[in-house]
Amino acid sequence: MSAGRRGGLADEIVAYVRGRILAGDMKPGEKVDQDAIAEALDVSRSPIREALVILGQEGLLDVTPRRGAFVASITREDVIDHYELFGLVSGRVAALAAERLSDSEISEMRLIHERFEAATGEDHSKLNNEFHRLINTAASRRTRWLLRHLERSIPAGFYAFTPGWTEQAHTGHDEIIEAITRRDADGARRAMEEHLHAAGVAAADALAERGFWEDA
Amino acid sequence: MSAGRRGGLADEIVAYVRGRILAGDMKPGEKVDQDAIAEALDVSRSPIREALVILGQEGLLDVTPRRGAFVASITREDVIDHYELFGLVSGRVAALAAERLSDSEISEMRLIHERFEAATGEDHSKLNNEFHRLINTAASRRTRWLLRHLERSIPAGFYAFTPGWTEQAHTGHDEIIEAITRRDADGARRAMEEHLHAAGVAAADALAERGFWEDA
DNA sequence: GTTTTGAATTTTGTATACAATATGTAATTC
DNA sequence: GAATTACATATTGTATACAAAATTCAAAAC
Repeated sequence: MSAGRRGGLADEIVAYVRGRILAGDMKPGEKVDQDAIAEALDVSRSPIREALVILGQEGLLDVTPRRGAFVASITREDVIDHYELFGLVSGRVAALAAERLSDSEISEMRLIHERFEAATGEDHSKLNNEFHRLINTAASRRTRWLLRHLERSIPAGFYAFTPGWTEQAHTGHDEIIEAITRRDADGARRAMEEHLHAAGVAAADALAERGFWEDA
Repeated sequence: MSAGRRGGLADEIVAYVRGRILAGDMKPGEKVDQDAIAEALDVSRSPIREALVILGQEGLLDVTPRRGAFVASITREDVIDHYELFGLVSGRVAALAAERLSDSEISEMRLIHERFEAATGEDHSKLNNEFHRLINTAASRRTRWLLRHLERSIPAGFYAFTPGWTEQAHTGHDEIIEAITRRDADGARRAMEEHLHAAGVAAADALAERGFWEDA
């Protein structure tokens, strides 16, 4: 982590540890050694402890006073449930979007959607974010806050947009757009819930592929 | 904070700062001075910084690197929305409870409910917790995790059970129990959503009464 | 052979120290 | 008099130091 950087070191450590966990590099139940991270990143334990607190709040670590931090034992069911909850909130937003989004905003959605279809590799994740962010315009401040948190806990952009999932995502987005264009609030809700359920399955599969649930 | 205590100091500081904010003692936008807290509680800045990170994650503080932590500008609308979201998740759990809770668990709910009616003062908050905790038995692990977080962000037990609100809460609980007894999933969902909407209004009023939104 | 006990070691939690940035203030310029 | 710059002060972020608890491991007891 060298020198030169001041401020927000904890965020980088969060990203590092989260990455290692989601890559299946650190197994559920495994202890997170503060000194090991300190040595690996060449930082002191002060920002590390702040990072562990954040990851604890996110649910990726179990932090027990005096015992330390351990990689949380997240099951496949947890991941599926998490996306289900994500879908519950996003679905409500989609319903609002069907009622409140202006026609020009819907056109913009369509444009992003078409670019998503044509895109390749890395861009899918970015365009996916843009798509959902536009819908979330219809949500209240607090709702966007909650969505941000749910997104971080089990990062959505973390699983690759594999060929199979990209296609499925495109279909899901299509149904959402159609419902919103129809001004069909309930249809938009259902479409979003189904889309995120599928995303949950995809995320769980991606984690399984990385050996996330394999024993050490 | 004296001596003798080791471990988990940050949690106490979280409670202290949260209390001061929700008591209207620290106004939205106001800067949180680390040294001031350190002096007030006679602790070093290490656990304080961890506490501020937690409160930042909860949304009660805006934490900007190198600038410090500021009391978040939470509006009345934010509080209402927050409870609406709480209701969205709790409503889904109530629907599950109507389908999955055993008859003996429902009887237990009734018992708690009756004790709530007879109770006085402090006990209301405790029995209210027991009531909701029992319903949440029907929820998945991840759902309970999310509810815990939503509960902490704007602590439910923090506003007093004033005479007026106690009565309203009792009516709400009554409707929830009736629907669950009827095994009416959708009715339970609606009853829970309405109950938590009312709770949101009560919470916002309680905060207003404490001068939470008054300018410094 | 298994269990228990008791130091030696490791690791955590908190305090303190120091460096870098941000903030406030007064002098200077227009 | 208002705006701007330069300097002094305050506050944050990170590193280091030290004390308390937990873990480890080996010797002793059963």
